[in-house]
Amino acid sequence: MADVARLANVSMSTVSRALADNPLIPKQKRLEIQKIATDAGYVINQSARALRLRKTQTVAVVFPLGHDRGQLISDPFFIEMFGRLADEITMRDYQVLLCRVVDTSKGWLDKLIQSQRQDGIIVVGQSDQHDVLNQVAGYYDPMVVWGGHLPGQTYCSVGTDNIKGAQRAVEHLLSLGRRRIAFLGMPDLPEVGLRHQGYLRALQTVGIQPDPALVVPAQFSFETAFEATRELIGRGIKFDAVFAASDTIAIAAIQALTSAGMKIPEDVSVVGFDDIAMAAQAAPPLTSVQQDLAGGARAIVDLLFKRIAGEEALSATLSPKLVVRKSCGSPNLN
Amino acid sequence: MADVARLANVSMSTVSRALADNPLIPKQKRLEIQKIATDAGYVINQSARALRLRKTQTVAVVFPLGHDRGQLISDPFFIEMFGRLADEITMRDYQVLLCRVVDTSKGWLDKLIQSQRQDGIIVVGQSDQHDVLNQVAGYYDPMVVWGGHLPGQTYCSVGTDNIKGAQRAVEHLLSLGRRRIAFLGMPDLPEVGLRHQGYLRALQTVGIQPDPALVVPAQFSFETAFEATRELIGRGIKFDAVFAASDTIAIAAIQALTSAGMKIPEDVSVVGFDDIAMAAQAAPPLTSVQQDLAGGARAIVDLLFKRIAGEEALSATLSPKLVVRKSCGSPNLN
DNA sequence: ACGCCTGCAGAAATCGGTTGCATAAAGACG
DNA sequence: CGTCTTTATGCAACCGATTTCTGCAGGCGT
Repeated sequence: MADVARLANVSMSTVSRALADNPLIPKQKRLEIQKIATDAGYVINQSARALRLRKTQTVAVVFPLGHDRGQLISDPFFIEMFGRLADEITMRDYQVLLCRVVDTSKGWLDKLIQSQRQDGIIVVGQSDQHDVLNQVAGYYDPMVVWGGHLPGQTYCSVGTDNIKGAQRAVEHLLSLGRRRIAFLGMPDLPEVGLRHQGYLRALQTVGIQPDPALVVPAQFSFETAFEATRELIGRGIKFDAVFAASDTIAIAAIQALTSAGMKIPEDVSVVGFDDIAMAAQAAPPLTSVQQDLAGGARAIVDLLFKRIAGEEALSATLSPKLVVRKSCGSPNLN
Repeated sequence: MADVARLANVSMSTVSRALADNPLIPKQKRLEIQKIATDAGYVINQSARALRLRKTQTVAVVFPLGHDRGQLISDPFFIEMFGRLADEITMRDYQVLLCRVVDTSKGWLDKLIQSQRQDGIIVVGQSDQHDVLNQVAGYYDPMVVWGGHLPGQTYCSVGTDNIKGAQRAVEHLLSLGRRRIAFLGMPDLPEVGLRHQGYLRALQTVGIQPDPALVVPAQFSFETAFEATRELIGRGIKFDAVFAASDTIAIAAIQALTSAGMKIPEDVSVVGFDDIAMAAQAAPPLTSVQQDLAGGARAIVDLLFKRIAGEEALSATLSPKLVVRKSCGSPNLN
């Protein structure tokens, strides 16, 4: 910047103000200095700027991987969410910092906050960190979480109404005449837990007693879900439908069922959750609970920027939509 | 840091040295100060550190979107690549900064470099920016590009041998008796151009005269590829196979062909490129040229860190592998 | 006993911007 | 022509770490 100042025959203060479009500098001179800076190939050093302003123009997107280690963003749903968040953030001239948190030992979130690398934090998925989030929300405002809305939650979150979505999915299966509906997913995780509640609620409305043997604790990754389904089949328990906590699990289940000789949707109907791009491509195409990702990402970023600006911003809930495809049908009665 | 210094009854210099595990401070005192800092919840301010050290501990991953605007990382291939890069980078205790470059006007890369937000740059896909990359490589070392190796290239790149991969794919189609093979993709883009060359080479080896009418300039997005295929069908030109420049294009083509009443693989055999996760799920499962993403990402990051350290690091080329699935077969001769 | 060396710790400069405050120049007005 | 604004610009402090340089002890050799 000193070079630019010399070239323009002014002080650094003036250059700084000119580049910031500060009206203290007459418009004529402002443009002049800006041109000189551009021609000299000068760009403001972001570290210095960040240090002085205590603003980094950066949003950190965090994926807590407390459960389900091994791979980074393993689920296509999270990846798509990340893409859309990045879109919304860059559109507002902020940078996106990706944080993969594998070590969720005590204080991981505090460390991130204290590093002051970002002006705000987006946490994608609660994983098993609900308590940590709740605690941090007490003193750190610019944070928004994608995930389910839990009782007693103090942090700001955006998410689909998981209970309602799951309920609709299971009601659809019930309306097709399915009665023995398996649930694939880990009810320990907040979002999955809510989906499980919706599942139970749907069964309740038609007076079916839920069978705990039909709840299979499947992880989010393809391989583990595949194995879990095989294990369910191996147990010899009868079931005529599967409601999976995610599309990845549903697709793994379809493969496991098909390879065991079952026909979909005749023998077993399958419904997933998320409606990822792959759902429409699966064989057969997967019925799924669609989450409004574009709207969700926009809402998250909107709320976060409000919070960065110091305004109030309350949690938001999105409405799910059931997309019916060929993976469900009435039982084959022949 | 001043607070920690006060708590420990030493100067800031000492605290700084202690936290950096500098042997100038006796080990006993070092541990003591580290404990005090941890207990106080103190974390080094990264902006200040970056400013002083002129090192940000950050790698920028750039997706030039000169072509194919609209969406962020639209292709699942790029997304998966990003995930793996992020994995490799965070494993080395660096941060990942995502840069989506929409405005590829003059100097975009220079601006990024000058902002000094990162210690190194990974460019994913050459897009139409080959010349810019070549020029920048002249004065900026810590940059590695994912993409094809082009003649006269001065920048460091890692990529699959596109020509060989395409050649193998097309030879496979030829061995099944296919003769009128359409090419779907924009040969203007460097990587696609190389795949097109492999296509031509394969045809040449069996003495087939390539028909320019069979080359359809399809973009990478699903929708445009779908339309391009419909247009090809509409033109009424006969073809018995499709080689697509990416799996996204191939899957779009399969849908367009199926909806036009053609049977796959009997009427038309289809081969894609990339072998994304969705390829195995498509109906029918897609034959595709697999790129070694995990190895590629590791190679890119290895080379980049060598270059950041000031060492020499030359381009690398990976071997493609053809994964045969049900989307290709011999023509139905009944 | 004196000087020299070693080990440890602090003062101060530095990284590259931003901005409050001071000041000078220019214009307005009686 | 003198005073009072208004406008334009620069000085210098500051953001929070790192590191060079300097200095103080205390141990050791002669």
